[in-house]
Amino acid sequence: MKTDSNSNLGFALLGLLWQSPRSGYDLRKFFSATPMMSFSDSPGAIYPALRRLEQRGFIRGQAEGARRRKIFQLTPRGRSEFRRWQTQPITRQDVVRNCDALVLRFAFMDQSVGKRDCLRFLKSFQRELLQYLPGLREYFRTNRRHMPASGRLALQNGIEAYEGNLRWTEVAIRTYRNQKGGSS
Amino acid sequence: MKTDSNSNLGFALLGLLWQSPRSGYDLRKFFSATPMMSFSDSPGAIYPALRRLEQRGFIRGQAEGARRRKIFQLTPRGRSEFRRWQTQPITRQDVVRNCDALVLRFAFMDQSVGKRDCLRFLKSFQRELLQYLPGLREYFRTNRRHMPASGRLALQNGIEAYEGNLRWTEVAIRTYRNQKGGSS
DNA sequence: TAGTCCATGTAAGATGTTACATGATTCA
DNA sequence: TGAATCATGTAACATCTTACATGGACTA
Repeated sequence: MKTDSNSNLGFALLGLLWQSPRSGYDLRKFFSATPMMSFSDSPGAIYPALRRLEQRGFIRGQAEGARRRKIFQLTPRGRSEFRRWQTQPITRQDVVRNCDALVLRFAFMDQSVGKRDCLRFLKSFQRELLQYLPGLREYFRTNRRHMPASGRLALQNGIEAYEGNLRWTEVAIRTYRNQKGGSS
Repeated sequence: MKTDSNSNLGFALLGLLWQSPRSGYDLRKFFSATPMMSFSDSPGAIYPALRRLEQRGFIRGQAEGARRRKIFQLTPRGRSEFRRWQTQPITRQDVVRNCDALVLRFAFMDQSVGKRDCLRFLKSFQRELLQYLPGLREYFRTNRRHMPASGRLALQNGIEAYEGNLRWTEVAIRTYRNQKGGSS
């Protein structure tokens, strides 16, 4: 157990280091400069996370240049761990409490797994959304009368977010279907 | 400093206890039974959180009935702390990294602040979204060519989520505008 | 040579997770 | 009486936040 002990931040770091080897400082700059991810760029988060990844054998760092800069890159174990995380089955809990993490899992898929696994992921995501949404809508329909305006609107916001994700899976699946080739 | 030391869970508990006094067990059941919030229903999260709220003087609990059940309710300090949290200014950071927390802040507004503050919140949320989105779209436009399909789609997912929130603020603002009365 | 980046780190504290523990009450 | 449910709790562990610390390199 506890094989999945990396945090979202840890996996985001693995994904970025898979793209290209970088230093902790590079990663911090990436988080603060690009609007892509909402992770902290604080040294107190990044550097300890990198050390943990290194201790677990997922990345390896070596000093470089004059400034005591340390460049990290993935090890084979890190790559297989990252793929394991990406391709593990999508649970209802993932959809209910962690949609952002699901999108993060998908964000780096092109570089690590094949078109087949991308599509498998998207369809599984879509399936879970289709199973979860009816219950949500039903709850809304039966309770909206007794809810104050702000509560009702907040619930609506949540439902619309799931519906947005559902439409997104449809577009994404079409994108991959129309793509030629693929594999890995 | 550190006046805002409550977590999202803490504030969610305050909001629910404002609705009606409950026990920790009731709150756990609420989290596991309703699809409204994605908080943990684990005792290891709820009970320590309740004790912290009590220590800080935001809630007060008293034993009830045979089963050693403890019913919590908000103190005046708890109510004012909750309102303070809800009405504090919306920052760009809130929008970038914590949209869920913003919706949570709004979810209980009807019971704690007036229509005026609800509208102020929604317009402020809308303003921040309108300021943030153009940069996101610009980043997407200039970088889409160099991004792998999965990365591009993940970014699109993020942008669409913000657009969904923006549309939601419009609907919500209209809802409150068309409401008669209000205040408190 | 003073200030500003670069680059990494640590320490204290809060919170959350998982797993385990405890005892009362209800019901078959 | 045994099982399920009610109801609360603790302990170990991992992670993140904030704030502070350090020192090299570049540049005005």
